Amino acid sequence: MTGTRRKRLEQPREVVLQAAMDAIAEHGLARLTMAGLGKRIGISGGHVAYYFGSKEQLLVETLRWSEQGFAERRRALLGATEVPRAERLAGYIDLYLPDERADPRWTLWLEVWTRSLADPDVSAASAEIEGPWVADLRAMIAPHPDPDGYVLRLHALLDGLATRIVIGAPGPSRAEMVRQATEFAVREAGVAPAVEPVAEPGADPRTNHTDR
Amino acid sequence: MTGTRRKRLEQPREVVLQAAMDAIAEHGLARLTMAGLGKRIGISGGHVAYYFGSKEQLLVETLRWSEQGFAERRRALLGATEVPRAERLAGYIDLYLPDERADPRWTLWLEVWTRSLADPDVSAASAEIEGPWVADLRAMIAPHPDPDGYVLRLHALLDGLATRIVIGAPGPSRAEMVRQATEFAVREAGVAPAVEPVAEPGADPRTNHTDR
DNA sequence: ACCATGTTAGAACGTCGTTCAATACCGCGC
DNA sequence: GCGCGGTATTGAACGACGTTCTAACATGGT
Repeated sequence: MTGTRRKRLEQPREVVLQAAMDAIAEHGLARLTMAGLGKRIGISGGHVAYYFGSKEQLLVETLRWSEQGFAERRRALLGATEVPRAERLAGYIDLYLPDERADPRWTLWLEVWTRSLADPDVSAASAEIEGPWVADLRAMIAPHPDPDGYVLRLHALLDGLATRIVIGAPGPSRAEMVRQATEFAVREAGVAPAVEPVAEPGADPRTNHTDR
Repeated sequence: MTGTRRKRLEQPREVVLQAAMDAIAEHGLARLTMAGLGKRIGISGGHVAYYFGSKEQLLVETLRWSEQGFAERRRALLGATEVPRAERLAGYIDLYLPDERADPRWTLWLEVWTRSLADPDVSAASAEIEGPWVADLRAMIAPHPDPDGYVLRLHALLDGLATRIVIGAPGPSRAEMVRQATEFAVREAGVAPAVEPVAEPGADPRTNHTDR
């Protein structure tokens, strides 16, 4: 096994991933090359390829790593049960959407979507990375008569808004989008005065695969 | 001017565009090369580049051309004033969304979005190609208290659903998505059975910027 | 018939991801 | 301490691709 005899690994994986995020933020994904990324951290381009298998896997791993930080903040929102649900949903949405045009995290999402078309592995990874968002949103709105439909609609809406923000399409400001999305999310979350019967809150059984 | 003395143009532009669509449908955009596309129609790869300026412009033009056919069908929906609005909205949504995973038209949309990040020209073209959809949707729901917000929300929702369909993400079927989106569209369009008073149809003043 | 202009093929070029052979480095057993 | 097996790492080679360039070719007006 590789457990005991762990290679020296002078460059922790995170150094490369952080460098990739920085490079994307500075010059865009289109100008990210293996050689250029290597030069940023003092290793050869060929070694980056050896280290991650392929550029595609590097990008997927960078996105996955980037999402980890968001998972923590999202979980904090989940735990803040004293905050009204509307505010927690607003926080979720604010966390979900890209900060601005060319946001590196969402740049990666677009790239991953595109590559999903040609590579089933990327497609699977994409779904897996999105998983925790789905799980946490479900927990946040539970109990809900149709959690699947709710998540689908809200996430679809958010993906569409995110796309517009990240490519810089003409339209309203990000703040306005957050407002509109939050209104939608709150309305659909518990608009129904039709209360569902005996449903103890916070005890939804769908633990979902929050692996890795 | 180039009006009178029109080069011979043996290969009409449409032949190339159709070939590009076919190639994308068959093998995906990732495997579309200038040389390969040329071979499909019996011209050299170098000439395709000369003819369209760059691969990027070729892709944008292919998307624009592909959208033309949809514009006609959309306009037909607009004119069908005898059909109830709910059905017309359902038709619009059915037209908007990709047919299936790897739908070539939506494959192009994803690619154009991605390239929008690096190239302002593509970004502008993307907005321009979307324009007619916006204009027709506005006309379809007029009069509406907040047409901008309505279009933003519905199109964002549809873009998110479209992304899921085209990349083949796990989730409900396309038909179910159409159902959900239509429900949303109808509800937000004129939830009020409050019929609009004296509003002669098709005379809404917001002509929208259909510049090109 | 001739010439200017646009068209076309095909080769040359530069970039990039990937692969490969060679070398440097480390941990371990002797 | 000292090789030894295996990993890490480099840098070059390779192949694919978009783009560019050059040279030939066709066409339409005069």
